[in-house]
Amino acid sequence: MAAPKTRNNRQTPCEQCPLRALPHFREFKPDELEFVSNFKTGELAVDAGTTILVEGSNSAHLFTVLSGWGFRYKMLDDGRRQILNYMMPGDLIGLQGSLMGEMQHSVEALSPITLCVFERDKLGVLYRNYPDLAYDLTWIAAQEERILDENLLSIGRRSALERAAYLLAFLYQRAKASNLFKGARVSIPITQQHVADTLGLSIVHTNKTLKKLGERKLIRWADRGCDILDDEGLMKMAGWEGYHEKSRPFI
Amino acid sequence: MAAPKTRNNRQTPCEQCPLRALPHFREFKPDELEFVSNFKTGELAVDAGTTILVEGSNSAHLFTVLSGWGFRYKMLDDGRRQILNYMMPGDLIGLQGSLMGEMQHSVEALSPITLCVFERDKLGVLYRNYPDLAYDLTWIAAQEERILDENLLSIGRRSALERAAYLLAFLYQRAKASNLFKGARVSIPITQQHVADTLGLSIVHTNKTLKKLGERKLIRWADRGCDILDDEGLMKMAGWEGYHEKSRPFI
DNA sequence: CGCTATTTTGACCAAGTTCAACCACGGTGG
DNA sequence: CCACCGTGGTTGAACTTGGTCAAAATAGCG
Repeated sequence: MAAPKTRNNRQTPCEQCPLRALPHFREFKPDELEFVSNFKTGELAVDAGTTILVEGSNSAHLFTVLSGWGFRYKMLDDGRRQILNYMMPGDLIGLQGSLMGEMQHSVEALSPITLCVFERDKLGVLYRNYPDLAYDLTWIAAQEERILDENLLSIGRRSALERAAYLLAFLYQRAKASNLFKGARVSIPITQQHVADTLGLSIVHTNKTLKKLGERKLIRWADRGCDILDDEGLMKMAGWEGYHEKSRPFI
Repeated sequence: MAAPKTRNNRQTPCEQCPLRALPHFREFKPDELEFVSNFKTGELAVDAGTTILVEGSNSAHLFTVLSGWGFRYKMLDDGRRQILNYMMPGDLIGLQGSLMGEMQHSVEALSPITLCVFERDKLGVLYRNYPDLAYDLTWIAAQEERILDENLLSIGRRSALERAAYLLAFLYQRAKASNLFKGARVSIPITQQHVADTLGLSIVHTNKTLKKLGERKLIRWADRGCDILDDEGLMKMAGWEGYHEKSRPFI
């Protein structure tokens, strides 16, 4: 019997959150942990390709990624798509919608993904009683802004080859920090169409660009995914300093 | 005798803040106003072209624009520049740096600009005692994120003509909301080099693109600036819905 | 095995870049 | 008053990057 596509019942208690154990994420104080545990109303597990949030909708929930990959994107009327960023474990989804009503971007699952679902109505309580968590929320929003800044620089001013190198090095480093590469296999689960829509290029040109990176032994394109062979090399090609982050907050 | 280039003494008390009077910005509660008034340590007035914050520096202050225009940008090692966003009255500058230490972008004055200077060390007090202001800070960060999302879509997926139309319509609408067009004159104080660095285009192609917009009677390029003749037309050309915002917070 | 999604390749085309002038305008100094 | 200079804007020609079209190769998957 097949598993249902989505489940909504509570599964991982925050007290045993596997992300909290990672060195990359900051610790909670006991009272914060208790609040967050209460803030969380359940989990949502969806398959790859499922749309989690839709641009223009108002019923925004607030989520944190517990496991898996997703991406944020916007579309123009004629179907042109721009991927804005990728979501990995520990990332918050739907803050914009929770604060300001209508979503102005969509979110889709890139792999099977599990999300912690939070009750947006309790955000007020959070701001009133947990200033450190409130600070963390602002921090998270500002961090996302930084990532977008770098993306904008990339798309606006880097060549196709530099852009691709930057994107892959960036995803690699972020995924590594979120402990997404448990085994020896270091693979990013995206198609070349995703890469194209992230970089603002056509698929054909993206393919040719990735091939060049492959010829230089920086990456290997696997089926529906990309193995990073030399992230130092990618960073050098992109002229990118890398992504330094000691410990970051999450909710 | 010429006025000094920068002054640091307190001039406009928050109680008489001209921005608070605008319908576009939200009201403060009395205790918030008192706190903010105390949070503000002075004003900084600089000439056009002055660099206000530098990428890589750590001495980040926190500012709000009181009057004038500025812009945020990043540069690559070889001098390629990408403008990320423009700052106008009511906009917060330096939040990223205040929360996370090192600035990862620079800010420059586009016109003579006056800034309210805040004491970044008091941010903790703000979060502990003024949850509504803390919420506003997150809101502001999330709003900036939205703007960057739309920018990314623009640069990644719109044609040069669409991009230019979007940028100018966007700046026009934001500036109008911040009451920057007091007189009859509706002019955005940027050079074509700024437009090029915002859109990710060369200056030559930018010039030709703007000329097309001029031929269609959507804009008129004045000396060191741009007059918007038909913002509806620009929005239509960009396929952009516009920028709906009732009332926004500011600090 | 047949189906669909994805990747790959080649030929041709178009948008945008680079190079190289040239113009307009507002100082500034002689 | 005028020559000179610097900034910003304008223009055309040659060139390059990346886009479009079309078709084939490849890889899961039921």
